Amino acid sequence: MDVDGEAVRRVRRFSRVVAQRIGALHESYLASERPLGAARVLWEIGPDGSDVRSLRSRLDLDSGYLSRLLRSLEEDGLVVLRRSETDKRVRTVRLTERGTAERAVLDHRSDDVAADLLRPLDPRQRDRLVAAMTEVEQLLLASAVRVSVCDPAHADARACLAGYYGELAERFDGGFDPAAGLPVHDEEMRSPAGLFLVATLRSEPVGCGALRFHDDGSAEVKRLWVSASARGLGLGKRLLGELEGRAAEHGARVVRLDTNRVLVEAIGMYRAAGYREVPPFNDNPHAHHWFEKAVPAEPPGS
Amino acid sequence: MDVDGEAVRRVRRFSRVVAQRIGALHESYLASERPLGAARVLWEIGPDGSDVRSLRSRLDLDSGYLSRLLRSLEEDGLVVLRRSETDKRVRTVRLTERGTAERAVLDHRSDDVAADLLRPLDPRQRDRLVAAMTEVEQLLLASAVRVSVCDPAHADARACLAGYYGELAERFDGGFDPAAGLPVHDEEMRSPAGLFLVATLRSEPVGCGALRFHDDGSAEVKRLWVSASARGLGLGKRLLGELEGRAAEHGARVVRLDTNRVLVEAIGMYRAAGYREVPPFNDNPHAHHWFEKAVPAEPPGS
DNA sequence: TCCGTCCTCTGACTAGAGTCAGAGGATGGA
DNA sequence: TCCATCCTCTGACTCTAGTCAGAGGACGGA
Repeated sequence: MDVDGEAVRRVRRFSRVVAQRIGALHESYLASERPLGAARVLWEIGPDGSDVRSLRSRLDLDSGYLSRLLRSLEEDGLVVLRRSETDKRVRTVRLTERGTAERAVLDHRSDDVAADLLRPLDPRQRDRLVAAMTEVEQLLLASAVRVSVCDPAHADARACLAGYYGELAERFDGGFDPAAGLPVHDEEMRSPAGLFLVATLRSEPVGCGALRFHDDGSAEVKRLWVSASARGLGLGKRLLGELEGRAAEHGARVVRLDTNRVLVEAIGMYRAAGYREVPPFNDNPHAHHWFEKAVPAEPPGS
Repeated sequence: MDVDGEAVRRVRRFSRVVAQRIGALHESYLASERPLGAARVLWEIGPDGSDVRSLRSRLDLDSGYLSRLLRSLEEDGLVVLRRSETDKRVRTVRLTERGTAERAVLDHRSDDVAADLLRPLDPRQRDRLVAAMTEVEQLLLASAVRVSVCDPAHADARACLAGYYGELAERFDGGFDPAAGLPVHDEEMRSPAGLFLVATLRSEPVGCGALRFHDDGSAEVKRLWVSASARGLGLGKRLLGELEGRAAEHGARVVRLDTNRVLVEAIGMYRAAGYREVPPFNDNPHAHHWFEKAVPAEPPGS
């Protein structure tokens, strides 16, 4: 059994208790005279409007159903629907003044329910509750991240690479020129030369990592990156671990990587993960440190 | 504002994230081919059966609705309905073999969902998550406790008093005789002579505390008790605080109480709450310690 | 024994949530 | 320019969840 039974029992207890207390909060708009579906849509539109397509994917609703919900909101004068300027197939929706007001009421009601949750507790208990909630939230987010192989040309991969380059450009002394250093072509990050992993959180790309297989039985980690929005979830470590696992599965005995001295957190993570510093194994002008780690010949079970 | 806005925001963030991840768990029986309502009933019946009346109150369902749900389960051969032996108005419901099997499937599915939540995390993260969940669960339970004035003759009060006596009988050296010591009659624990508070958790009584007002401007705390099922929620402290508040509202300047030496946790709580030990102010044969605390003349806002 | 109360069941509803198929306009690549 | 695809809307449904009023048997205290 890969997951401890006692932990599972605790999770279920937690969910039972929390569902009762939090359910009320999450559906506090049920108290509005509007049906839940419509209230959720009203909420999700947000203060700056939204286009119907993204609304549909965020709420995961049937297009016909959403269409009807929006029309009922429109008939009540809470929203305005308009064709998108850029793509006339798409409709955009925006809150009217009345819609904004009603959304504020929902907001306020949720605040009240949340405050009711805290009120019976003394100040120390409140602090403990908020701290524990933050911890649970972080870890549940971490567990919601999915890591999977992705083609480096895929939109998610592109978004991650753009984030990676952008961050290096910002942090490196004297900027970063992807063309200069040691460019890595897509071909090198897909089978059979290598692979590319993307981490997604609710289908948003939030991190990546690539592997290049070399003929000498080593695999090289490249493009390891975690978006600012997903920091603190242990995602870097997880991606690194997954890459090592894939390297081992592919028969590599050692994993190597190089890094720039300004990336101190990354360097700390490599050391913590068991990497030891080695002499330069390439002449990457952006690199100041080179690391390697032996990986077990047996691939770890998935 | 009595509750910190930042804390409210955190609670709402938490609930949003948790609702998404936990909702799936709580409604993992939705995946069964049975409608949610029926699945919940099937679950709630439990392995030892149940009578319909208590089922109805636990699930808070309309009697007609529940009746129909049960009949549909009966038609599918999952449960057997029978008249109660003791009261022929009441019906009891019991799982058949097939019902037990289907319930086990639901159970297993919930386990799986919970395990899926933990699986992406490394062992340290799992431990942290379980610990934080336990903390959140405890504190949410604590905040779900309601404290209210109750007549000492009410069934909830009686249940608490029975628990109180039972515990003293068990813990005191040489047992406890409620008639011996200093008996407190109902009359003394209701207005105008005093008052009785009951703490309930989901309408189950889980603690109590009484106050007797004396002519010398003091109020005496009696019958302070917390059920074993609600220990660790800070309920004793909360009840004591409520009693002090009521005493102050009633014009008392000082709160007194006596206690037995075996009740070490209670003694610790009194000290932590600002009580100081004083010479005996009565001749309760069960008492070894006497405490008092000045309460502010201004009643604290509710 | 009588009567108010309790527990359950039945019939008759309503409303909300969501599904499905298809129409029709808009877009964009071949 | 044509055609597959995309986005949205409409009509016609289904299924659940839940409510309400009232019937009828059972109980329990006066």
